[in-house]
Amino acid sequence: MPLSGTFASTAQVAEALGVGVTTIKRWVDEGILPAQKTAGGHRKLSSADVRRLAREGRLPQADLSRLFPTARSTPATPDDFRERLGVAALGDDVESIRSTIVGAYHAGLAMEVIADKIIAPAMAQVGREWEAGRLAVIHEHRITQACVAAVFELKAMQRSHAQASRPLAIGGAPEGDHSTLASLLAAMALNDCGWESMNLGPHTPFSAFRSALDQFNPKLVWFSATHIADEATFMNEYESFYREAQARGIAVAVGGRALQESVRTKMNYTMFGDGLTQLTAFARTLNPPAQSPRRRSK
Amino acid sequence: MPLSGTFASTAQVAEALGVGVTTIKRWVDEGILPAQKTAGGHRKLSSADVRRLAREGRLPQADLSRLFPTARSTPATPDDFRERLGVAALGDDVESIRSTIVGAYHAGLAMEVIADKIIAPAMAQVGREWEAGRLAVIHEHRITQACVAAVFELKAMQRSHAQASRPLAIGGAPEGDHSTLASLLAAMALNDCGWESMNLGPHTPFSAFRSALDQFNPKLVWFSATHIADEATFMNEYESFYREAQARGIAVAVGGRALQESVRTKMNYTMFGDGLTQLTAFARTLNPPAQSPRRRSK
DNA sequence: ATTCAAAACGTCCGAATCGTCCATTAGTTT
DNA sequence: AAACTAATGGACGATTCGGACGTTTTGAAT
Repeated sequence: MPLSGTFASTAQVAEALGVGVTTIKRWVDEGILPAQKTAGGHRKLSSADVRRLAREGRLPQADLSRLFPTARSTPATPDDFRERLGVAALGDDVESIRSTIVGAYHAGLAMEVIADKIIAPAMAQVGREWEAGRLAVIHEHRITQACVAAVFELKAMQRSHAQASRPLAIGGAPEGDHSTLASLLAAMALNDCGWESMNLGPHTPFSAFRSALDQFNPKLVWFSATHIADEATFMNEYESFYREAQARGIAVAVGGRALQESVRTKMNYTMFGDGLTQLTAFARTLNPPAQSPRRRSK
Repeated sequence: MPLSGTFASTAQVAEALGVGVTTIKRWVDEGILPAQKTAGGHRKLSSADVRRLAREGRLPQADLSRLFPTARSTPATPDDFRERLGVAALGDDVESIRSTIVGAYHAGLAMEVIADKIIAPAMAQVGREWEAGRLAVIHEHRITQACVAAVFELKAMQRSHAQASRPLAIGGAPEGDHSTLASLLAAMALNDCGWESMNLGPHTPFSAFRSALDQFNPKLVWFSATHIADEATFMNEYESFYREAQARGIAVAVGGRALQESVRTKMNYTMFGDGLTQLTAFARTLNPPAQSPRRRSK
């Protein structure tokens, strides 16, 4: 009678609480931790219970974000995380924002899913609330900062797979666009699907992109445009850049909130995407994975 | 000896601080050192907390690097790290930038030292090279991104389990200033010296700071001004904000490259600092550290 | 249905930590 | 100088923890 709940394995709980696996097994057997057992004797701990007990101070807590449901026991649905992030954001709960995003990553969700299905909707919601005057600027800033910090934390975790011979992608946000998050997520998503990515960050002039073509010879350049300061100048510079890239056979991917249809139709590009899902899909066609470079997602 | 990194045992902390195990146990029981306990009663000390307290000078400091596995056998003088970071930055070696900054933190250097003595000089050097045309924009962007990422990585490590009531500081960069690093470092430095800090990030309008006064009732507000878009508007809004803060008895600390003497002399503030060393020193006078576990000496 | 690798199981046992007591040391007072 | 107090840390037996081992379960792919 497996009820629909979120379960964690002994190893996960051990890591979350900062103790050894054997200790978790003992605690369960002694009734300190509630758990159910499968027919074969494997312990299934309810992550909600563990989180509750840890918060009550009865247990140490190393990183509770590791306790979120995994793809193994319950299909980790991005919607759950999106929901949770929305609640955390509107409630101005900075710690929950962090643990939700980090938890989503630990649950094995791909970077582009975290970006498109979890963070983007939540930030859009925040934007709407802000425009409607139901959310003060200060909260919007806190939330943004929390998201950026969480994603940088993921970046630090991601730093592991350093294998050579990966194609290079360079990107950033154009001059006048000061948003950090979108371009950072793009870099990480590309990283996650087998590319070497170089993020130039926000407010990067086209001259930097141009010199990147020669200096690093990337296979792909991405533009993440959340905001465009001066459309005419942007178009001008962009077109000139695009011609140079095209002459070298370098793909140019563009995306971002600022590129609505009215703008987009006037641009040339190799690929456009409303989100990172399209970007990574495109990147995979450029550089089809030999084996399976994705993170574990069993 | 699991040494998860986030937790340390009494023996490890004892060795790191150069005291006996019994003393550590007593300090924990007396609340001098924050710790969590396992179900079986074993103490788990957060290495971040220990490091923070040790840096505050409230604890003896024998060899902090023993608490942190990655730190190894490097004479930990700030100058060494500054040198290394300078070389890494000018050489566009992103991975070295990261390892130098993270290494400095692991070596037990205080956040304000890392900011003032290591990162700031390196970034100033980068700025000079850039102005002299010896460094392309793209490198300047890469270097900045690498530093930001590294500091965010430190932020993730800094998460502390100590819930003791700490005074609140709120800060950020004013509207028009899009630099992330300075304000982030300020937040972390304050965090590191016993404050609860809330970083509103770059490009924060004064209205947000004003509403922060009422909503969160901080004891300190910091402004990190790396760049000022419109001096007249800035002055105007700032003065109005300062009056409100003063009326509430809230300290206002200002700093940053943009506040040269010509600007500064026209401003009112509770405290000005060229770097974070001054900010943390000031913060400590506002909130002097509690009683010391060391022997009394007059 | 069968196969297979990853993960979890149970058990054992050395090592680490616990709480307590008490001798030693450092700093202060008489 | 002697007495006193406070803090320290070593030494116990008892308890808890966690790594290692070979075995079993699990889930997914064949």
